[in-house]
Amino acid sequence: MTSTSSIAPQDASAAVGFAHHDHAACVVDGLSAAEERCLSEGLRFTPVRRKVLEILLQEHRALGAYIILDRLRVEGFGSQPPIAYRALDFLVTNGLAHKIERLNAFIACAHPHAPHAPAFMICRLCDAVAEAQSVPARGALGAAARATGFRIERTVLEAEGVCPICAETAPEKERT
Amino acid sequence: MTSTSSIAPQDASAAVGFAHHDHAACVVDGLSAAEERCLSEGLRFTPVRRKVLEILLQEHRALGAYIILDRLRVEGFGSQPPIAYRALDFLVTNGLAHKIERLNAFIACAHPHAPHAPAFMICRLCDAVAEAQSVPARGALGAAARATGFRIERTVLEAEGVCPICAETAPEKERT
DNA sequence: GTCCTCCATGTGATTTTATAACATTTCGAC
DNA sequence: GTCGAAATGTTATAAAATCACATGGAGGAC
Repeated sequence: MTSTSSIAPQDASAAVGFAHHDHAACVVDGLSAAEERCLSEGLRFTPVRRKVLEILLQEHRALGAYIILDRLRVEGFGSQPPIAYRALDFLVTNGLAHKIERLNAFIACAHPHAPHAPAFMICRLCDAVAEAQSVPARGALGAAARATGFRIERTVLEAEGVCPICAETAPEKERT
Repeated sequence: MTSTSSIAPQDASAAVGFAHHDHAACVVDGLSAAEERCLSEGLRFTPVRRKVLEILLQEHRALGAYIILDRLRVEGFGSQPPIAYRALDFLVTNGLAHKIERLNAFIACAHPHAPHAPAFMICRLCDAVAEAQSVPARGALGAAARATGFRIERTVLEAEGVCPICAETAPEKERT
């Protein structure tokens, strides 16, 4: 199954949102994209790294390193923190996963085919996280950098709030 | 000394940048702005809270909670983590300080007079942090939120890179 | 004033997140 | 096959954050 044969009518070019979709395809596509990337760049996509990415791909939420570690143990991998952190380092460094700083947690990249500056929307009610794209040179940070002479190398853009599904299900849950 | 009597030729309306400035005024102005705010909103600006804000105001860098805790101890305040975290919670909740998620550290607010959505530039060489303003509805996150129906309540905007001073002093230090 | 309540602080313990240091194994180049 | 580099396994520890409960102090009701 390739990314173009997906049955669900989703638009891959839009921000991956909170809508329902063919989730099995996420995992399969994510893993095969990662495989391609590693092959073409001479990176070693080892079993732990693959398993960690698979664990992340299984949900559109950010997972803490210790949750991942638990799942690795169940699957027969090593169970000490560095096991998880090293695999996560690899994935993040190579753009196959991202760290959500606000949550101290990690999520699989939703656009693994090219380098990009991600932006995230985090639902505080259901913990879903959606990834969008940003252009660092634009927006408030770009303007501030230009005004001050700051050279941007990396950006963290994260919005916390309520996703459309939760907004409908529980419209009364105001911000505390 | 008020913010309008500052001797240094800085423009308070611009993003507070990396340039030299009348730093003593930062501390004094920051503390008196906080005092005003607390008075007008019926908040208790207690000695620990005041001291923590003062510690933060003394530098244009983000300080970890445990650094702050060390300094509190030296000044005769309690030395257990909750002391620092509670004061920081108060300051952050009331917009007098911000958390830099990327660094798990805290910085005094540079624009304490009104509620706002801050954006930060973090120099990876000298650790200086400058605060700018953003308009959450604009930019990549605003667009993504509009496209998906996400309701933004809070944003984290942080850019990592090299500040203008370090760029001049050490232009060779490329990103690793 | 006295009492009372609320909020803030003090303190000890614990949980969660992340890294250091070093031994061992695996992989790929040659 | 040997070598060197990279990845993994393991032990220990550091750093960041919170929990739970006791104590204290400011302000309001009366």
